[in-house]
Amino acid sequence: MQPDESLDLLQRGTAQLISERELLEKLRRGRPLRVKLGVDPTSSDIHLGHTLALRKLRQFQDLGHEAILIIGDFTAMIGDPSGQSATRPQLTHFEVLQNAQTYRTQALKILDAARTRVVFNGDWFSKMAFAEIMHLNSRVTLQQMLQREDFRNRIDTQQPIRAHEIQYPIMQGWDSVMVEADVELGGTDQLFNILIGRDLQREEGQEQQVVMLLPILEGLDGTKKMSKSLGNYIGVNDAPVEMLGKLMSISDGLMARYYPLLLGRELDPALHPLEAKKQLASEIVETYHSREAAQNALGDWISRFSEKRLGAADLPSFRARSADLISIIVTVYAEVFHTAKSRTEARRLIEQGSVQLNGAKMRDPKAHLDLQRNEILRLDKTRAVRIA
RNA sequence: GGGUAGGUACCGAAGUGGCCAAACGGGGCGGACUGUAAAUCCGCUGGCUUACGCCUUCGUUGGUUCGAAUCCAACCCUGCCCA
Repeated sequence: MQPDESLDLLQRGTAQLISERELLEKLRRGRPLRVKLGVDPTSSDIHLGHTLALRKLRQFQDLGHEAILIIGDFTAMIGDPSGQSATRPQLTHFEVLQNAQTYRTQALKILDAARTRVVFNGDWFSKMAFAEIMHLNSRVTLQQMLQREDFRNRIDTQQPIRAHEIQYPIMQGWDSVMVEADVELGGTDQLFNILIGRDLQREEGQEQQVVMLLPILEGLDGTKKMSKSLGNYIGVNDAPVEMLGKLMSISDGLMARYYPLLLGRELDPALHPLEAKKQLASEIVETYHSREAAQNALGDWISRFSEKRLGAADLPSFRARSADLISIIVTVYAEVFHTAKSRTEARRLIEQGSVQLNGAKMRDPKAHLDLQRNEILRLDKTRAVRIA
């Protein structure tokens, strides 16, 4: 492929590129580029938000370039302040390494393992002498750091900014120096951090990396960025039914956003929104599972939510027993759905008409149940079990 | 180090001796409607209880009081100003 064709392709779906000219120059040399993506294994799940950068990285690989996946085992202990309104909790090295392991496996679902170099930044940071750290720090000014919007906000709202947090961009930048990155990928909130990398590279006499920023994907709520800590995410490891269910529940506005970002094409406005959503959801499930899994999940969803035939859906099973309704509900939540519910909460669900046995609302919190095989107990909108 | 303002439930924010499990807003959950969309309406939102009620909670620990989120003391934490 010609360099300008590559450029064209690579630019697709990016939010910002610094700069087009530099990237084209690098591509023209014909040598495989080292494309860096840093991930902080602060949580072990990769979600759809992460996939934007990972898929872009994959695109580079498919064009013959080298992917360098930096596992920020060291930086994760600090916590990236980017876009944060509060200091992140610091993780222990052990937790980070555990997360890194699963993270890597999931990332390789998207990346081409043969062309991926995985490195841990603890390899260099854990050995760094204090004098070197000081030297690095001398290259960045406090004013630069404090100009960032996230820090500025925290100053304005009188939230604390801890000294270690301002180290983060410097460290991320140093990663670029260590791997001699040609390109660094990241979300638009990474602009500052990645630019520091350029500064440090220049000072080390290296060619500066190209900054390629991808849009930030909104989470299920439609406004905040997708993240595990906000609980508004779709994990690439989510089970097909769960993944599809989450996607089917997003708002139309969000769907219009997901189309270009996750499928790489615009939403067809002529299509009924529900149909469009089914397409979106099943295509994504297909990507991370299989065509068959996607079809099954969709079929299941239709009988369950469109046709409201719980009996036809594939429900988890629960051993038959007889007990009072409240206890049964609490038990099912705990054993089947691993969710803690208090008796008071269970009572509320009953009183509010959420609990149904074989389609009939159970409104009496004092009821005693004799569950029979094949009966269907619905707890709430999304959870129901079949009695076995 | 000095001065000063604060620390209330998931978040924001009232409350400054009893009527406070704690106003209000947001968020969340449930119901109706629907396309598990949006908008709208209704209900719920510490725990145990059919209920009367009881228990735990307002930074921490002690104290005053018949009674404290509210008063006192010490301590911890944060912002701002000064050095």
